[in-house]
Amino acid sequence: MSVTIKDVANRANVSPSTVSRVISNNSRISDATKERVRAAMAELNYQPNLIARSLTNKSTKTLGLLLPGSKADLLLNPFFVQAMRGISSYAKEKGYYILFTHADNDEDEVEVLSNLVGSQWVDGIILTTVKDNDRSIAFLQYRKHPFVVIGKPDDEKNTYWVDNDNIKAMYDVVDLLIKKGNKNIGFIGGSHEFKVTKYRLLGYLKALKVNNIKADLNLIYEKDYTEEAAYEATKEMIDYQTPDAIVTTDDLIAFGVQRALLEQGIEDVSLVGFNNTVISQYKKPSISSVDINAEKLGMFAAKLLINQIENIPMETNNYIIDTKLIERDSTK
Amino acid sequence: MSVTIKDVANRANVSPSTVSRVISNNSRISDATKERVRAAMAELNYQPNLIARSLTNKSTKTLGLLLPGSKADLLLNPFFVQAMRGISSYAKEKGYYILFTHADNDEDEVEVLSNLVGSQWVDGIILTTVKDNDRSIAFLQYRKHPFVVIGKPDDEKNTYWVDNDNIKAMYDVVDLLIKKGNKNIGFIGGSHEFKVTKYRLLGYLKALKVNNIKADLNLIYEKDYTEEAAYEATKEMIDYQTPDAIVTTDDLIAFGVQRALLEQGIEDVSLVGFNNTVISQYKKPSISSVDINAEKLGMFAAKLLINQIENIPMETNNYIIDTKLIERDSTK
DNA sequence: CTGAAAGCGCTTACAG
DNA sequence: CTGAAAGCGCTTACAG
Repeated sequence: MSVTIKDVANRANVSPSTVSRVISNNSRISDATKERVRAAMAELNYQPNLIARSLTNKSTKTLGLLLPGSKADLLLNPFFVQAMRGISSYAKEKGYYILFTHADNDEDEVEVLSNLVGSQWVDGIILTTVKDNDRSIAFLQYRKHPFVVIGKPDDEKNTYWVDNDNIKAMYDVVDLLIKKGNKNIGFIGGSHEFKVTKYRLLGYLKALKVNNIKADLNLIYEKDYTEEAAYEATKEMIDYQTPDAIVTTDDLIAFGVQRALLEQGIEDVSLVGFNNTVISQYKKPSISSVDINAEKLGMFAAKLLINQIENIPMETNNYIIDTKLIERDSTK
Repeated sequence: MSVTIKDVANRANVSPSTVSRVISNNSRISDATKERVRAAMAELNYQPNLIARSLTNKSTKTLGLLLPGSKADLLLNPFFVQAMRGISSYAKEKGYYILFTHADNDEDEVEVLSNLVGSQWVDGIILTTVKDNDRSIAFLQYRKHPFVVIGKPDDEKNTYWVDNDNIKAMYDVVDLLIKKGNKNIGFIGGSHEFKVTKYRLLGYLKALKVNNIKADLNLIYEKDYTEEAAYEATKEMIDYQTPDAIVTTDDLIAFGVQRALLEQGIEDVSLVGFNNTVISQYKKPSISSVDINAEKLGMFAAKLLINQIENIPMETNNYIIDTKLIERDSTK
């Protein structure tokens, strides 16, 4: 059916081995034959069968991308789409394909990975979330399969990863709010299960400490990553005390906070979200949010993974990607 | 390194052929050997090398997904992410992987496809957009490579495709607006290059006609798919005449329209968007929008493609997916 | 500088 | 019911 290396060989009157060497531009082949073979390839419109090549090379030049099971995350959080773009761009540049899969739920995740690794479809895997005692990470380490994670893992030293400096990102936000005169600052985060929540909370606490403000546990909430949970948390917090400002670990959470605040007619509480979703700028008032530079996270994740796969020496096993607070009306 | 069919064969004291037959559950193998082989597979933790299988079967059981080059689209329009989910779910159920690529621009697209097809990585391809004289479609038809498109193509009969009934979707919207008492209804669409624009315009015109309203060309705009273009178009339209309602072919366009209306202090013009983006519900006033059921579009696209690949007889070469107007404040 | 041969890990027609 | 052999389309060590 399709043209193979053999057809090209016949056409150019050489052996298949020679054609293969011309493809890889082997220096031991004379320029004359190279030209002849290339002409034959062009005439026949030859394109190498990458499956066959993968089998002999034991390398597919494709990266596996595992997306979270939860659908809401994917749709609401631009992080995943942006990260995908970054990954895709870098991979394309380096000649890699991206295979993507999603787990239906947490339990499913290791099985999905197991199939992917076992089938030998991918040279490496990109994980887009990290949890405490992450079973996916444990599995990939156990299988000694190349992988990279977006987010700082437990085992920082022996894992390849990219992340923002979430402690610093939140520290900067809270420090700025304090400098602007806010004293009582509430924190509403997602579940502690997710690393980002933890680090952002640490940054929050650090900023308070540095500025000699005593943390008040009644102003700190860690709930689900939903708007509704944030809405409830805010109402509870207000019952206790209306803070000067509320920082959150996600725009979605900030939306819930804003809804609760508006309902109570409270307008002078500053509010900051995370991830800089498209929606945050459309809110009334528009919500300040931290841009985590997801596309760059994706690019560098792909870079770490590909270098690892190709055994390219690296001076580091991780990259810290800069963040940036986008100030809007909610902090004015 | 990894365990192969040969290792299993040794362990179970059978030939590799037999192991292969057990894997495919060939009925000619005795239950006794089947059990023995399965035990060996379990003990060795055997997983078939899918690359090798692909090479002999000449089928990779993976689908190629081509995403648009434009980044804005991906981020703003939930269509792509939702469609991806639908595709991914169906594919997973049927044991297919998804390979995704993006073109950097329109010219690049055919080349990306050519590489994908030529490399023999994918059994079929899913196209997520359709244009007039679509070169990607032409290419895939020429190469006789299985594919399906999301959107109605020029060659409806000989192509596999899924789409909404865009004529009907817009017809219903406009008809409803008219029934509600709106007479002068403006239309602001994206570029005519995209099929959806065309069909939605037809639906608009049809609804006017059926209701004996004469179309006014000064109330019809086809511009870029950007908020800015829509904003300008709206201002122009208002200069000519303020309509009772404005229908658009995309939420992004509706956002531009709304901005222009609010700036002019116009509050009594009904407005309808398309694609039911998350943002539309957060606007003030919230914007009514047509949900095009992207996840279902994706699922049925995957279904058509996989059936085609596996030569499963089908009674149809296309599916029309239902749409639904989500009414919000902008049409009250 | 080039070719013949072996091998990657499967599947399947053929033979028994 | 099971096995030996050929083949999928490449790459590369070995030989010349």
